[in-house]
Amino acid sequence: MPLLPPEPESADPAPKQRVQDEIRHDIIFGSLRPGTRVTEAALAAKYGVSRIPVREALRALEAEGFVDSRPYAGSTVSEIPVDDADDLFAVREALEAATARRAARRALAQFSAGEPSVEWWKTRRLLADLLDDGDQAVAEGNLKVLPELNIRFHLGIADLSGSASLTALLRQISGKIEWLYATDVDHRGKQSWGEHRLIMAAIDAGNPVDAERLMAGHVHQSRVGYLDRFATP
Amino acid sequence: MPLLPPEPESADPAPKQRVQDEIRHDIIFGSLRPGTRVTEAALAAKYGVSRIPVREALRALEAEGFVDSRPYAGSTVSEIPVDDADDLFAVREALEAATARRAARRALAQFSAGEPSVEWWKTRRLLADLLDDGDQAVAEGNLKVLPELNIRFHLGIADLSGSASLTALLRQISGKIEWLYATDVDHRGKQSWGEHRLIMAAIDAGNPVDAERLMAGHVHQSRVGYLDRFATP
DNA sequence: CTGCCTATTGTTGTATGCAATCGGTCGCTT
DNA sequence: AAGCGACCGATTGCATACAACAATAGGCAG
Repeated sequence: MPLLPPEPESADPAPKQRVQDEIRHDIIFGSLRPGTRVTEAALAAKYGVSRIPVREALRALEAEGFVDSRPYAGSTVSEIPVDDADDLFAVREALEAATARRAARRALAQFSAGEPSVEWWKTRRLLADLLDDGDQAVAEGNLKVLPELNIRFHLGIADLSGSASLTALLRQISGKIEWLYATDVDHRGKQSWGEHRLIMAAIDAGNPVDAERLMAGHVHQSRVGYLDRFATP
Repeated sequence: MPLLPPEPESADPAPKQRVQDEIRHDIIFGSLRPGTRVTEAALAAKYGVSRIPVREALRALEAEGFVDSRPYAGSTVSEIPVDDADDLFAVREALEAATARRAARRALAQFSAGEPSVEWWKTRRLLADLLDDGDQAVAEGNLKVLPELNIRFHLGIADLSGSASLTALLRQISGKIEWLYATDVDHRGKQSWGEHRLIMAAIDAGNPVDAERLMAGHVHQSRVGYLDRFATP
């Protein structure tokens, strides 16, 4: 039996979104290699929709940096940004330090102003579930789901920061990071995941200084681990 | 004679691109205020094209963070990310430090490997023209063109870095920064522009350390200047 | 044989038409 | 009168059809 129900997705999520996610998944996990030419008609036939949703999906993926397009000349799958890894991690470090700090500041503000908003609680609840799911996965040795959970955790923190700009930037960088990690199933999974609860605690405590410091260290370790593994020696 | 040929743009640049640039300009420079509802039909009529180019333009602007859209519910102009200014500058600092460092490294590599590529020379030439244009504008006291020249200079450095990922990220952040500066015509124009030649010289000399340091300081000063002017006292 | 010019083909860009969905409003029930 | 549910206009999402452009293959001159 296929042991991969990572996308139960009850309702069918709008053709365009579905196509976009499918293509991105195929790019990240190898089915569509860098340099391959992708035509709207072929993808439309493959996914059983018209060219318009495919077209919009390709444009979105172009904005995310997964495909390159030229007017009237078609699109090709981008190269994996392996040479940019170190710099991407550096930017990510500054970016996530900012989101963690802001999230903690916002938590403090919300609690000191009476009751947090319903939106805050929703995201916070989602993060709690994520932490539990990750712990369970670690306990069961099911490390291959951690990258996905990891990205969702960090994006959740960005949501708590309340900054749409920073969240959008993180989403863009996360895509690249996931792409870089696609060939490396577990990197330093177990140890890295454990640090998440510390960050969450600092945010809940409304402690911007600790939140920023812990997040920066967390991302920095991720960077060092990646470079140790993949950097040209 | 009109002394402003910054956009000679001989050929008409594809309806979709034109519409996208027009809408973005209207958002940044006030004609479209945050929160206003924008419908595809209205914009299509305004620009004399079909809904499709307008639609794609809106999607691109959504990816750039200028409009928010929800399925079947339409789009609205985003809020100016004034609360995110400090964090955006912080990320930009890390980002541009990386591009400057890489550009210098790449310059060194290109020169030590014989002759730089034609592509490199093209961008380098464009930057030289930009520096001259900026100097002339400063000399004439025509400070209102500096923000535009400034962004193009920094994006040019990103091009020299040879990293599509970093360039895309900078493009996204630059849009927000330009938006933040839209109400402030000259900020610290003259002084800031003078620093560009120092950065360029460090890159030409193939000195990554100086390039990174100068660029980081340059962006940092820009950040401080903005916060001094606009931050809530 | 080589280089350039042209015709053709495949692909994207845009226009129009229809179906699906959202927001608000009116009417009904309690 | 207040709450609630169904209808209706407005708007987006998608499909089909046509036009514009780039890339490539073939012919012709040199």
